[in-house]
Amino acid sequence: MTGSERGPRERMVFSAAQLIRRGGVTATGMRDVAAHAGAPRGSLQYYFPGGKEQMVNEAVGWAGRYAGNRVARFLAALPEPTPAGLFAAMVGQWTDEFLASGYDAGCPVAAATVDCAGTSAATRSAAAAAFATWTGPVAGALEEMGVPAGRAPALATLMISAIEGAIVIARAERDVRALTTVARELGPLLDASVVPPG
Amino acid sequence: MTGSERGPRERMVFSAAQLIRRGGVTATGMRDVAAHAGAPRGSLQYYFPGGKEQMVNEAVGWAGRYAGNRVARFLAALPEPTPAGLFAAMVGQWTDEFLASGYDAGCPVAAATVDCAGTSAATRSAAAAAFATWTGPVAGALEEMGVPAGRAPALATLMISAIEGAIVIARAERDVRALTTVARELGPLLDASVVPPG
DNA sequence: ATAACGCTATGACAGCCGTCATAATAGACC
DNA sequence: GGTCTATTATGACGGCTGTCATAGCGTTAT
Repeated sequence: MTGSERGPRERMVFSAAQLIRRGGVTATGMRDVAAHAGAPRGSLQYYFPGGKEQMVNEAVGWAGRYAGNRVARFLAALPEPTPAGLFAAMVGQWTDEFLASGYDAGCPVAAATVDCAGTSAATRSAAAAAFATWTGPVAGALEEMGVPAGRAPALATLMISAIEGAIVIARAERDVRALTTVARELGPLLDASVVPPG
Repeated sequence: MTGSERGPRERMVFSAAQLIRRGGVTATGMRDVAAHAGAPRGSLQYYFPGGKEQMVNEAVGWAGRYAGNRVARFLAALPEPTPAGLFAAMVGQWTDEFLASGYDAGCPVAAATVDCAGTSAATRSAAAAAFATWTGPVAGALEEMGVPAGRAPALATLMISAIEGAIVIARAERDVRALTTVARELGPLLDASVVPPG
């Protein structure tokens, strides 16, 4: 997740996501992004002729792709794949980060939605797309574990909703309690939705 | 929820919550709040000597109290109180508002957390308190319905986490799908946690 | 009448914001 | 060398921000 050793453009997109995660979209200045990425200020209007909105949208897209890709890795790391195990891994990524690095950073997609849903149609759409590229792999994984195809997308949405909400509560409380709670309470429900093959 | 017919101070707190709901904390200017409340600009530094932070914190507190009070009303309106019924009512409040008034406004507590958790300890604390004054009545209601006392707070946290997350997704998608989904998928789990008396 | 008090009015301050215009640099290719 | 392209540098613009200082009004109380 270090995002170093890439081109200055990619570094800026990554830095934008990182700063949006912390203070929200409005509090994130373009000059701050360039500085955080170690990129020259003059590159801003060169790489992002669409202005701040373009930069924010790309950061949101990056975050969505990042979350989607993580699903496959979580799956591969599980000794035996179960829905509850996948959910615990997704939650664990957040509890680990909170406990290790503090509660200053949340989900950039949620931050962009909260700050821009009412003002920028493009950013709102980018956020919806990001949620879709996150929910898709989760639903696919559930299906592979034996969850009926008609149920998997709904459960994936439930999982991500619970995580997003628990992230917010955890940041407010400075405690991972909400995250561990949703993992514990939701796990049995998820595993119970698996239909044995045959 | 109209907040009219109150003193100018209360109107400003209410207006602050209303504007924060839409654009986030950083995008909400104090002059905007006064204008939205129909209050004179000169009253800002008189009623809120603690500056913007004080105003935001009071708006967050107001929102928490509002959400907490709604729980008792939902309960009273239910023909026969069940956990799934309460949850459906809580979700229904949001789906109704989204369908009637559009997707421009979310939860002010979540917005304040996303925007200020890393920068203002007081606001972060106010958000945590708001979540507590919301979760408390929900847990109490569950308990009265027969949910074991040891389980009720956890389920209340799960309910609110799922709602908060679904609100964000719904706003991004401009669709109540996420909200109706969590209500449908979580309802049976909640009702199943009721232990018959005896 | 005079004083006190609750509230409002107004203007200014420094600072940051996104955006634009324009010039300068550096390297590659012919 | 000349030319073209890719990238960067720099400065300025208008506008908005939260905050402060200070004066003003209108009512009430003494």
